[in-house]
Amino acid sequence: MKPVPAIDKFSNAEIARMLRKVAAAYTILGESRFKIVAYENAATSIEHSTSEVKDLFEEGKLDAVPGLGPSIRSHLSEFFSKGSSKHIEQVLSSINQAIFPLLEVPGIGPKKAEKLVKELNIKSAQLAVNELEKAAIEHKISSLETFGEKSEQDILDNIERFRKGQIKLKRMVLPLADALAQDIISYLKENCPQIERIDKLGSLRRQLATIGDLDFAVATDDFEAVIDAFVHYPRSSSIIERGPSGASILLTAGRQADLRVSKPSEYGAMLQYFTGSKYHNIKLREYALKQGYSLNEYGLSEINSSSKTKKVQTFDSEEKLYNFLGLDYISPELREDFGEIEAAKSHILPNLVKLADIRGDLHTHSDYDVKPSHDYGQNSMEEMLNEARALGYEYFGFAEHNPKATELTQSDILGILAKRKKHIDGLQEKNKGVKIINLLEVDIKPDGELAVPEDGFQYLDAAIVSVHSVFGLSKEEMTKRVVKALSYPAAKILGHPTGRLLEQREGFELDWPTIFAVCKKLDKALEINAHPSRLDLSDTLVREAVKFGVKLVIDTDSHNFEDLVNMQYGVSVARRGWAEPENVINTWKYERLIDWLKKR
DNA sequence: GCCGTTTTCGGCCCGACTGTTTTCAGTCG
Repeated sequence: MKPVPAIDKFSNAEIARMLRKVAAAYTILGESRFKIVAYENAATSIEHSTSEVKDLFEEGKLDAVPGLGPSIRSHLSEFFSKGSSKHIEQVLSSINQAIFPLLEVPGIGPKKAEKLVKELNIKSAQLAVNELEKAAIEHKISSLETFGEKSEQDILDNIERFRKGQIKLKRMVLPLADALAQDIISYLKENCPQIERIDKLGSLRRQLATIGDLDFAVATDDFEAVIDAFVHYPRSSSIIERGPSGASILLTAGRQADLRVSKPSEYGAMLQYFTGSKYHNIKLREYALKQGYSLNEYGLSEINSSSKTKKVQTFDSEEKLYNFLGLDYISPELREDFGEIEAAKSHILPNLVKLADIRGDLHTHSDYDVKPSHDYGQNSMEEMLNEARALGYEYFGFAEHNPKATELTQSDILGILAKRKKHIDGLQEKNKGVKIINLLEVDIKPDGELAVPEDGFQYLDAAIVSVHSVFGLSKEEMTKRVVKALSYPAAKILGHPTGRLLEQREGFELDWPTIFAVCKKLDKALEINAHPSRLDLSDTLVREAVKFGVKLVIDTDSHNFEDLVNMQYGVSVARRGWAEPENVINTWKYERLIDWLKKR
């Protein structure tokens, strides 16, 4: 059995947790609400940070984290250097410790938690939730002031939800969510001619790597008809709630789907409001306020005019809303409050890469017999090429796994690669339409050596190098390993750079500034692997890479021709990372790309 | 406690929902 990893109290997640506890304690202690918000903002900012804040502290760069001012910075510095902060300890210990676990229960915030702990005399932090449950069952809560029978039952229901939350339904990978959403959209369009427009909302629209619930917006003049059709969606098991302007249903797939309905004339504001992210919206509303407008889901209202003459400015599209505020239109993928509003104001938003810009896929696996170290693809090179042609690609790369080094001699390997090159050359003769690129996905051994002898690279245009084993190395060792692999002249691309599998396995850690610097200096590209379970590099690291000027390549890592369409999800990750076509080498024309790949 | 092309002082997002209340506090997204 695997040992349970110790929680690193210096990790960003734990620091953020601690700051949120401080915010909760301050709420109970009656501190100013702005101070409370400041701690919450600091927590959020740290959760968003692409670097470990502990590392930034050690590099003396803590002031680079937004939301951390002199006060919180000094507490964290003390925490990092001494292992605890006197001030934070003091604040957290000044309230009953049994309050904290209750905050995990939905519907219970700091005020209610404090009251319950006090009135019910809950002492043990470990057993706090159990004691609360017991009190509810014994009807000791409904008699408390400001609580009633309904809230007592709600607490029981929410404790159950909380317990389920501990074995929380995993988030869906993006393509699965997309497929479920597409089915609902098709159904609604088919059954409801009153629909003028329909869009996905929330994280699905922003194309996050994983999705929780499915959200939709509809523009129509007949709310009732649309909502009625929605709640009768055949692949749903129950209606969670139904109101005049929306509804929620539970899908048979176990997921919740929410619908919001709006008049076509107000659709822009509604779409904007529910697309989020929360942080983008907060920033946008602050920005609108400075221009004299309050922004809500219906539009912009002037704040200085008297209530009688108050004019609400409505928008049928998001473009018009953003433009009215003096901003360029901001693509949903960028709406994370990572500087997009400032950029929109200065008209310097990136020209984001699009699926149509992609001229080919470089990392694909066929069933060609290379006696590979890992799995074969399921289709022949010919079948893969046919699909590449159908997708309109200009070029197409094969990158089977390298021949298995442990069972073959070096000359076996060279023989296999020579034969494969001949096969590919022959195939190119027969397939004039699509330019074939001869690559190989080569294992990076634990010591950073490559699993193919150097002589083997004469039979390739270039190599994609990837880590497939020994994931447990420390950050320093793993960084050294990858840097060594990239120092081979033929190693032009680092495949799925962190090795993560969404909802299954965390990626290994690398020292990113070092990796970026090496890629820049040696002119290597980092892969955005579009496989639904990978989406690796992640969006935040793509953004760092783009800032560093590191080249990217978007590949599907397909093992059959059907998976080639996953390219769109890799493009979404690139867009979320602010990548432009120039940053992505497989938007380049063939001649430029092949020159770059062959350059040693 | 943080932050700044309206500010280094005086601001700080918005509304829905819920339950317990006679006008609102707490929680959520």
